[in-house]
Order: sequence, then C-alpha cells, then structure tokens
Amino acid sequence: MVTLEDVAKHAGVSLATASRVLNGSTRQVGASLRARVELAATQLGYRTNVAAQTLARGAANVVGLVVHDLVDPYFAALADGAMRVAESRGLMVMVGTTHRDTEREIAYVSTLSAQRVRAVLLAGSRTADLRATRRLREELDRYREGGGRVACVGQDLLGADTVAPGNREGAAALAAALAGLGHRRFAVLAGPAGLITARDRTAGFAEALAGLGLPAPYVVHGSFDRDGGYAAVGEAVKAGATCVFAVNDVMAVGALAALRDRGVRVPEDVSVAGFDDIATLRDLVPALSTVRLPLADMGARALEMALDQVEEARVEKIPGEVVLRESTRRLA
Amino acid sequence: MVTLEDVAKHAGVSLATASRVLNGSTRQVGASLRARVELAATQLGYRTNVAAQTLARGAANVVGLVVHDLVDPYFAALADGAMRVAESRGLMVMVGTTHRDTEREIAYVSTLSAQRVRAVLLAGSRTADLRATRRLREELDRYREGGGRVACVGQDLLGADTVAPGNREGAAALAAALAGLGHRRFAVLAGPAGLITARDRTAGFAEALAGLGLPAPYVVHGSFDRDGGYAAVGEAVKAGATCVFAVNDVMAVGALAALRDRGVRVPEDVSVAGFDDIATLRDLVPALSTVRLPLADMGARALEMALDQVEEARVEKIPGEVVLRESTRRLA
DNA sequence: GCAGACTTGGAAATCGCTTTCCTGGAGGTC
DNA sequence: GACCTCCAGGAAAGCGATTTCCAAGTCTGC
Repeated sequence: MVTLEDVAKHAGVSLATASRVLNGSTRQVGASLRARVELAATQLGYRTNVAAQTLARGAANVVGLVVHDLVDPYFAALADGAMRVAESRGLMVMVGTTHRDTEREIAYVSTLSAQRVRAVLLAGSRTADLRATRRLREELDRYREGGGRVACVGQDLLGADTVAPGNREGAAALAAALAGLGHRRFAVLAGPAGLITARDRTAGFAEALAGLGLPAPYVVHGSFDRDGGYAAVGEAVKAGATCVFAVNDVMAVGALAALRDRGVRVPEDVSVAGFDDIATLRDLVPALSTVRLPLADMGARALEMALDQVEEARVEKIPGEVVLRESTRRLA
Repeated sequence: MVTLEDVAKHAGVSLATASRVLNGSTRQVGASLRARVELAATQLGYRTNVAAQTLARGAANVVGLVVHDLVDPYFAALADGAMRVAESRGLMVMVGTTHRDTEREIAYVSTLSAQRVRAVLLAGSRTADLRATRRLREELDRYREGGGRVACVGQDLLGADTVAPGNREGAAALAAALAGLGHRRFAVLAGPAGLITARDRTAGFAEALAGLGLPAPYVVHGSFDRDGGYAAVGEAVKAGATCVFAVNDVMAVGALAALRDRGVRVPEDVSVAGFDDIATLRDLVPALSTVRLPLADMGARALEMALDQVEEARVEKIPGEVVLRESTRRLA
C-alpha cells in the first residue's frame, strides 16, 4: 500500500505539504508544489488511510445508525432519509440491526462509540424495560462525554435530540376520523405491551374514543409485525368490532390477510386501519387507511439534528396525517 | 477519553500487557494481572480506539455493503442476510446506497477501500455501460491489491466471487409454467434496456417461449420500479397479451395497480407474474405468481464467500423457484 | 542439580496521518 | 533602507493502539 510518505518523497516535498494538498487543510500550498503532489499521488495510486487519519484527527467521517430491522419498510425509509443526509455531507454510514434485542442495541452503541463515529442515530421505539433503557442511556452518556452526538427517532427518553412522531395525536385523530364514519365498536391490534410506540398509539386511540363518549376499544396484544396482525385480528372481530386499528401498517397487512383467509370482507364486514403509510404497501387492495408519517424526512431530520447539535437537546414533534382510503367504510 | 495507557498505568502494568488482556492476543497473561487490568478498564470506563487499532493491525473489522436502494425490499433483504453474517463474525457494516448511479458506486468502493474494510459486497445488477463497469473493476482491483476482498450479488462481471441468481433460467421456467397454463400471447415489462438483470430475465423468458414454438413476447421497456410497471402495463395489454411478465415483483405491483385503475381484472382478464418473491408483497391481492429467490441467503452467502475467499473467484448460481399463485390463471 | 524448552512481562518500534511550531523570504510601510 | 507583517514550506511531536524482541522465571527430563 502506498502511503503519504511515498507520495511526498516521489514529489520531493515534505510530508506536511503532501498532507495539506491531498487531505484538505486551511493552509495554502503553492501551485507548483501542489501540482507535483497531485501528480505523484495519481501516479502512485495513493489512497488515504482513513484509520490513520481518524486517529490523527480524533474523529471519523462516519455516522452510526442503529435500527431494529432493515427489512421492515419503516426502518428502511428512515435509514434512507438518514443516508441521504450523510451522503450530502460526505459521511459514511455504519448500520447495526438489533432485531429488537435491547442488549444488542447497547452493544452497537458501544461499538460505534469505539469507532469514534461523529454521531449515532437510534431509530425505533424504546421498550418499557427501564433497566435496559437506563443502561443504554449510560452508554450514550459515555459516548457523549467523548464528544459524540446522539439523536433518535422515537420517544424522548434518552436525553438526546429527538424526532418524535405524533403517535398519540395521530392515533387520536385517526380515531376521530373513524368515529366520524359512524363506527362505534373498535378493536386495537396493539402489538407488544412493552413497546412504547405501540402503547402510545393504542392510548391515543383509546383516549380519543373516550373523549367522544364512545366505548373503550377491545385491545389485543401480539407481535409488532405482519404475523402479529395476522394472529390478533381474529379475536378482534370475534369481539364484535366493526373497525380494527392495527398500530402499524405491516400489522394491518397481516390483519387483512387473516380476514381474507376467513372470508371476512374488508371494508364491507369490517374496516381496517393502520399507521405509518408505508410506501411499499400503498398498492394494497383494499387501500389502507392509515396515518402518514414522513419517514424519510424524519430520518434525515434526526441525523441533521445530531450533526448540528446545539447545547440542549431538542425534541421535534412530527405530526401524522390521517389518510382515509378504501379499507375503512362509512357505516350506514 | 481514557486510553490504554491510562488503564495500564492504573493497573500498574505495561502497555503491552494491557493490550493483550483487553484486545485479544495469542499471548497468555497471568490471572492476577489480567484481573487487575480488567478492573482498571471497567473502573476507568476504557473503550478501545478502533481507529488506532485498525492502524496498528492494518485491517478494520468492518465490511462494506453497496446497494442501489435500501427502500427497495430486494436490497433490504440482501442487506439483512449480509448483516446477519457480519454480526455473527463480529464485523460492523458500512452501507452505501448508490440510487443506481454508477459513479457513486465507484466512489463508494474507493471510500471503502480507503477505510481498509475487510470486504466489499456489491449488490445489484450491473448495467450495460461498459466504460463504467471497467472503471469500477479497476477500482476493485486496486482495492484487492491492498488485500481487500470483493464479492457481488448479480452478474459475474467483476472477476470477483459472485452469487448469481438464475435470472435466465428462472424466467425461462416461469415462461414454461405460464405456457403450461395455456397462455400464448405474452408481454414483458422489461425494465431499462441497459440493466443486465432485466435483460437476462427478459431474454430467458423469450427464449423459453421460442423453444416452445410460441410467438415472441411483446416487450415494453421502462424503469425498474413500481412506477415503471405502472406506466408500461397499459401498452402491454393494448398489444393483446393475456399474460404479462414484469421482470421484478415491485414492477408487477405497479402493473397490478395500473390494471386496477383501468378496470382490467387480474387474473380474469389478464394474468400477471413477477420475479423475486418479495416477502413484504406476499399478502397482495391477487397473490403474485413469481420466481422465488432466497434473497437473505444470497446476501449472506455472498459475504461469506468474500470473507472466506479462496484463490480463484467462485460463481455460485442460485436457482429461482417458480411459484404460481392467483395472479395467473389457466386459460380455458 | 542443571541444560534446555516454555512462559510471562515489559521496552520500544511501528502503523500513516495531522498539526504545531519554526524558519526564511517576500511584500508593505514610513 | 530598516522594520514588521505575512506566508509557504518543513521538521517533528503526537494520535492510541499492536507486536517484535528481550529478559527473567518456571518447568521439564535426566
């Protein structure tokens, strides 16, 4: 491997000059020397050793991104937004997927911190496991003490810059809209009891119904994915709901599949709504009523917040927009 | 930031000993010293500086992954598979998304090479742009000269270990299956003319039809995504096809949407098939006939090949499996 | 009891780059 | 022309690990 020293020798200049020419510096270098260095670099095929550079500079041109699951379009969209920002700033992105294992999340933060990444972006809901959250927070604090920056998408539980989707409010607005269609008996496919996003959406939905004087929804817990929706919806319809709210779109898809398998028609027999408005799922039949979140923008915004961090942590609330489509119908 | 030297001092041992205890080495360290070092490390909150480690060791515990678009479930699945392998080997993953820009792809390889990553995994179809392919290859060669390892998912065009999906064969098998249903007039939503994956699938399909003595399919080009399928399918049905083959599932989804918008029923009026068998899209109605590829396994396998690289480049062909579902019907 | 083989611990060189500090010369002012 | 300020260029001190080489002990086997 050809090093900067090789280039400097070949160009007949000092190491310092070569460094200034090739790797940016505030200092000027005379035109002739500059040209000599550049020529030498291309002739020899010089490639910066980023590790050495990072060591000398004390910070890497890398940001870390921790998501639960890249295959989940929710996280894919967030990651995409964040990666665009990273790209525009000349940063590489290191991605870790936790598959919803909080231990792994902590481990990733620790690894990323060891990598001296410029910023860490944590995407995805916290859980109600306070011990794990505390340990994660300690890990983040350590990282921040070393000059690291942190932002997250989700709940403001880590004392970091946060892009907080309006889960409660969005679910509440959705409840109001569905009630406006004439529904009175609701069920919620609420996902895991411990997942805060799931909880907030469930709670917001229930509160809005209560505020309208409607009966409390029938709540069914399950996993936060497609199969969770598939498994839970049976109980929901058995309970007599005319409208089922799945706390995310992917679960709603599972619910639709299950209903289809049982010969229950949507929306004729039962209405179904989701949350997130995942782009990949917009061509579903029947088209899913949902709450739209600008996921890519949220990922982008979170990374921006981390990189342009100010003194105190900011929380940016992202409102969801209710979108009614064919999967929910007006009751006679 | 606390350094290894701090730890060594605090524990009253040499730097060498501290290093051997904390960062793995073939050398043994006595139990008592070992304990002292470990205690000191946790007390001080020591965290390895990976950049320094990489510099000293000459290689990073990182692999690079270059994909076209993370939001596309095809790449998300590949990435997921690769990331599981990386995780199991204690490697971090740096991801770059090219958004189908070959220049960016080359730039990423260059950056990753500067990062001294252990391996680079290139996912996604090559294009017919030979100049770009040559430059990419040069860049890869430079990286390999420095000890880097390369693997790709797609076509064997880079002289690297390759996981090659059986595009031609899969499309041919699909054609045969669809012909077996009685179809004779086919159209292909063939994607961009320059994309080799798209070409191969189209060619395989057409060849199989020819082999069966059936008329050549009507080929419509367009973009390789959902909107490409949406836009192209109109022309396909106008041409009188009873069965439309979209060269990937995402395009097929677009095609289904367009047909629905025009009141064309699938599969009653026209049959539609895709390719890839994207998991997220399995709950579509009508369920999509397609060719299944084990995407996550392919991503995983490619990274394994890169990491366990042998002398000469290997090519591993992955057969696709035809899956007929409701979107294609038997003609009377 | 002793030569030889293994171990364990430490000193110091190295990895490849950045950046501070110094030096000499060019340009400007009075 | 003397004095001062700037500025381009180089020498060298880090950055924080790893690892080679040595020295000193500890076991073996006879």
